[in-house]
Amino acid sequence: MEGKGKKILIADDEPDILEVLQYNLTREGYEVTTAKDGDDALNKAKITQPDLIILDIMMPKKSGMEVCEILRTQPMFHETLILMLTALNDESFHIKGLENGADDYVNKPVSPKVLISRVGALLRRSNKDASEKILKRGNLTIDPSRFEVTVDDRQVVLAKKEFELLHLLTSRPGKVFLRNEILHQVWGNDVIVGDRTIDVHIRKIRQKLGLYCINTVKGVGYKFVN
Amino acid sequence: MEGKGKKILIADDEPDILEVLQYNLTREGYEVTTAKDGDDALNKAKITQPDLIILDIMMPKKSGMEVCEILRTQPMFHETLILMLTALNDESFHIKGLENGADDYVNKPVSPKVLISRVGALLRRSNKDASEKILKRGNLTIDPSRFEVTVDDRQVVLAKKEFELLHLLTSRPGKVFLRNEILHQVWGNDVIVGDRTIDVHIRKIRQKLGLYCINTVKGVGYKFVN
DNA sequence: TGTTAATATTAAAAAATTGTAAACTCGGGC
DNA sequence: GCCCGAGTTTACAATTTTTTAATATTAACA
Repeated sequence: MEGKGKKILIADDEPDILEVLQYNLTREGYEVTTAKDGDDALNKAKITQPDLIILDIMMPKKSGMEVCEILRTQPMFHETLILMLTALNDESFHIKGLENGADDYVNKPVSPKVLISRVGALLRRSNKDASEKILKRGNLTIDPSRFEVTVDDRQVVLAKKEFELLHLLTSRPGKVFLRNEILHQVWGNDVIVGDRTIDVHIRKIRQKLGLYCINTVKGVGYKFVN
Repeated sequence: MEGKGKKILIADDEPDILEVLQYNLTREGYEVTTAKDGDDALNKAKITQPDLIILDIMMPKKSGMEVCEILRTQPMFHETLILMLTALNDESFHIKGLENGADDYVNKPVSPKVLISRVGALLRRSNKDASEKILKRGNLTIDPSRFEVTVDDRQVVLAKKEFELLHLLTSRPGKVFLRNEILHQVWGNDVIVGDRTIDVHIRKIRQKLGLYCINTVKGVGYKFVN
């Protein structure tokens, strides 16, 4: 089962929807709690400390939007994922929701399949620990979840190995990564490749980025500088 | 060189294998001792105090398994890494080897590259030692993880040997390091270089730092002062 | 003060390491 | 099959580091 152990809180004022979603998410292995309005949601959130909260925008007591805003002011919920549910086609709502700190939104009527897929995606994205976080180093941006690198808003396409190598180096700017260390982290423990392989990849990264951000430390390794 | 200073004991009853592995590991910078059977291995282990022991499972006198068990009963070898070598595909042997306290195993026929990679991995894992700590001595700062030296906020670029030599001297200010000691620690035990080599490096360090922080003790060696 | 052994300095040779271009491998898509 | 691209290897040039060798200087001591 997929969602093993992850806790989800669903807040919606329509019992039918609540039931359907709870049923489906539970079946996926998530631990599901429900709330019937905004205040209830805030309460249950504090008590159960969910990994992800699904909020209907239209709710009594407090709207999903308000709940979202309140949650985001509390450090306790800084990392908590929030998914907005809305019956409105109104784009401005979506945008406002995202601005308020929601991580995703899904339109009503909700298809359980779509919801499960989005929930899975969100959890997965936040789950791959720090390695999925977007890195910004000066004019360089690295987005591991999207596999994208930008230099001064210019997007650069890197091959997989190149990307992983750059990602490794940027993960600890200034630290010298020994060639062996690099082989380990990027190529894996028992993969055997020649020594020049690293150089060639470094070269391609330097070339593609058009940026001198990787220093050679002769006889030792490479380090990212800014 | 990578495996600087680390001691490895290889025990195998096949001279050919012994020779190949010794050659390759030595070339990586390890200090290698060999043993031709189980008893020999136990003896040499006590004498040389290796950081890692490579044991063939099938050996005369005592099997690798037995050697492993005996070693593990002695506190002296509690931290010593043990890598098992086996011609058997028998999974149960692997498992038993690991249960007995081996840290890893490699199947025969052994590829030197694979072995080197595994050995490196094992040593690295156990290695997170103090050598990564930033040293500050007055207006001098040495950061081994970044391979950087600064004097009064001015960054000085040292080559590898220069850096290692400075790092060694700085690690114990005031202590006089004999020329032999220096050769051992920085160049490795069996590297043969002339005596003037040290002088030349010392000179370069003094020159680059622009700081008189290394004292000559005539007829003895050098020491770091502040 | 002169002698001597040890170290400092310097330049040049040797070795090691990396940069680079080009070729090769291998799997997937057409 | 053929082509393409990622990944790797190869071979060699370019560069830097390390070592050597030759000479100068220094410190210790008779």
